[in-house]
Amino acid sequence: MAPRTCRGKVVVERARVGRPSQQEQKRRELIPVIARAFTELGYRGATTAELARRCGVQENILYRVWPDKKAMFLAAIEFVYEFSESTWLSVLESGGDGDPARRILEFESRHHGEFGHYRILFTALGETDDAEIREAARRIFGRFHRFLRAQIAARSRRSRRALAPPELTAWAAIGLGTAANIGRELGLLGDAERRRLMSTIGRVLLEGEAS
Amino acid sequence: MAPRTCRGKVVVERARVGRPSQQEQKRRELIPVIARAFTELGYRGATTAELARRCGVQENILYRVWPDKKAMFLAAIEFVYEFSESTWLSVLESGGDGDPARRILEFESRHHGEFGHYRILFTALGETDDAEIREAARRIFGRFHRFLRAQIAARSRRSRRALAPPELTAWAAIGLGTAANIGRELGLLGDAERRRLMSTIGRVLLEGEAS
DNA sequence: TCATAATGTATGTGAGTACTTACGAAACAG
DNA sequence: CTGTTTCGTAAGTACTCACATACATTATGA
Repeated sequence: MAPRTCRGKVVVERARVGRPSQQEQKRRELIPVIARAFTELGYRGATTAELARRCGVQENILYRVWPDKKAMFLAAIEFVYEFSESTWLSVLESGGDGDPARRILEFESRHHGEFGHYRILFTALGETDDAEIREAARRIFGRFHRFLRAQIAARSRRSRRALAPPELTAWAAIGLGTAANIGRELGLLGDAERRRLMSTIGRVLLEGEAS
Repeated sequence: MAPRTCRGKVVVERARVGRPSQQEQKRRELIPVIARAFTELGYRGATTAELARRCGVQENILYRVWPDKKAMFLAAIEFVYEFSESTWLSVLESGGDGDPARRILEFESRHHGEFGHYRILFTALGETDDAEIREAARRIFGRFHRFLRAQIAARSRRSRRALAPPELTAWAAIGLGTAANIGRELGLLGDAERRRLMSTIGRVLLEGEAS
């Protein structure tokens, strides 16, 4: 088993190649399944046996792609964020009326929690005693916050009303989405109520006035 | 070992008492330690061995007080909420100026996450595939929401401005606190910034105007 | 064809895991 | 004291976990 990545000076090994590796392809193929499993079962609940079962492979296949379970989880978190962000970007690029921030809120009020992906973030937040997981969560929420702030700042230039600074409003939007998800997850908010929540509070936050 | 609770018709056993039970006292003594352990380690991370170690007792002592680990977790959740609510009530009763909702927000902006207790709620949300845990989380967030809504409704009668309905504002406040905690937990929000977040957005939500 | 390296399947393995049992000592009522 | 119950400590149980090994198969470049 030749080392795949060499740190420092790369020792050019004899390039006696055998069968070509398909790990990257395998990785991309497995990650959505892995992410869903972590999302549904939590970090400890998603056992390596269960991950393998859902992927339709043996456990050691997973261990050939990632060094350990934690790496699988970190990859899953990354995937989930990339997925969400690309979704929002395509929403923004799809053209439409209204400013970016309100369109994203509008989109989320209809589709938020649809894939249950946000649950993996609760899982991550419950595992922040691990330094690497904490760092990953930090990066995700940091990117999330920066993305929203940029959208909010872009719109507020055209705004008629004085608002809270975009930086704070972005955090409030994160909280709004989180609360909506909690309410939905626990059956405390029906779909209509949740939509009303995001729409009404969204307007208060972004435009400084109630509906 | 006589049955402690008899369902249905209570069969009055011979009252040949031996050593008096101190389970209730023990329960109250252990619960804060248990809650802290679940808070720091998560549901699966807090093993029964670790719980016992932190309590300074053997595992079976815990199993004499609660039937299983899940019951310990549910008791811990209950404790955390009772603790928070009684804290808020004493804040409200301590007298002071301003309306209830703003005083609670003000208090939380200074002490939120001080005990790290909110983390146990993330843990619970990550275990909602279990029906009992889900139900417990539902009850806690339901009570939390009702409490906040009552405070907000009480103040809004004297309010000069039109606001979002108290029901929705209460959810937004829950989200605001949650976002503040996430930011704090991950080191994305310093103490001053977090306070500014809760103060500024709190005013937008409750009074419909920026600072 | 042949050496090389990746693949798939099956089967460990040692360290936990929640939960239990055994048993002597201590604390009450009569 | 005596019978009864709880208490504290220690050890054990059946099982699951993340992760490892063994080995035959398959695909490649030379």
